[in-house]
Amino acid sequence: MTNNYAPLLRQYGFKVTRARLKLLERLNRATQPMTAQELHAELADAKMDLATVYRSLNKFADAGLIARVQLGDEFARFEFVKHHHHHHIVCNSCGKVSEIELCNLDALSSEIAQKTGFRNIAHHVVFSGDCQDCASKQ
Amino acid sequence: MTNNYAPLLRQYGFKVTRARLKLLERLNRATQPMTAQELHAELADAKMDLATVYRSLNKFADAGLIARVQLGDEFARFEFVKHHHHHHIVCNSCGKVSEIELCNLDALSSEIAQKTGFRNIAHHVVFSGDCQDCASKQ
DNA sequence: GTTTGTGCAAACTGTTTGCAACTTC
DNA sequence: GAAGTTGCAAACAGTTTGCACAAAC
Repeated sequence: MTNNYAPLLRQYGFKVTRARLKLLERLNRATQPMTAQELHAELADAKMDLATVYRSLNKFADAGLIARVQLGDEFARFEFVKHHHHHHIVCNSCGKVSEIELCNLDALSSEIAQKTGFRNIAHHVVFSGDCQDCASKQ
Repeated sequence: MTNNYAPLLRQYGFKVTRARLKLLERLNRATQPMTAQELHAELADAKMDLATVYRSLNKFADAGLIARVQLGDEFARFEFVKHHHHHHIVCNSCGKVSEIELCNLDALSSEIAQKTGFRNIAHHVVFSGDCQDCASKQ
């Protein structure tokens, strides 16, 4: 992966600022979706305001540069947009989030469309369970 | 369905109060999950405080008498516990919520368990789309 | 009469917004 | 220098909580 996000920002019509470069750089290193507050805390050195974090993340998400992810708690999370369809699984115990590449909901969606008359059906799925590490500790 | 919720409340160890009877009665008539604020607004005659609504709903949900439902927005919704597994589909345009009885995620869950090592995998699914009424109006 | 529930107001949490100062282009 | 971005403080929305009073058992 590149470590220079200036071209990416320009491509989306955003001005290039230190805050945004830091945000994208951190998000790109993330192994799981992050909340605005986590990003703000981790980038404390950069002394950017929490409002700036929210504003940038929202702009990026609206533009499709990153994706908003809702994992069932009260936080909005963000992750770099992957080009493949995927879901997440959250550990009940440690909260770790992993990606799930499998998905068999398209057939189900057609069936639902047929039975309910809904069109353009999208789905939002979050799995949860006990991750291997936590399960073995019990 | 019964229209006397006093025995149900006693069975769960709750005191029987006017507010709780009204809440359960309204929830039981609901055709879709309701938010605390909707319930509060609809039961305005009963002049119960919003805090009371929240406290009762939370107690009921913790006890398993009703279920908390998260539909992807900022509201917690509640519905009577049904004994069958089901999901919801929300209309993008009018917000109407319908129940979906179909679900083919158990096979997928086993596959995920095998690949990721997670145990006791649960899933939370929300479908969304354009409902028949809204689609035909466009 | 002890336990539990209620109303009211105040607090709390995640997020958004108005505005003046400052960067970016 | 015009347009877009930032920091700060204040506002906002949904929800929770402390406390004195009241109802349920």
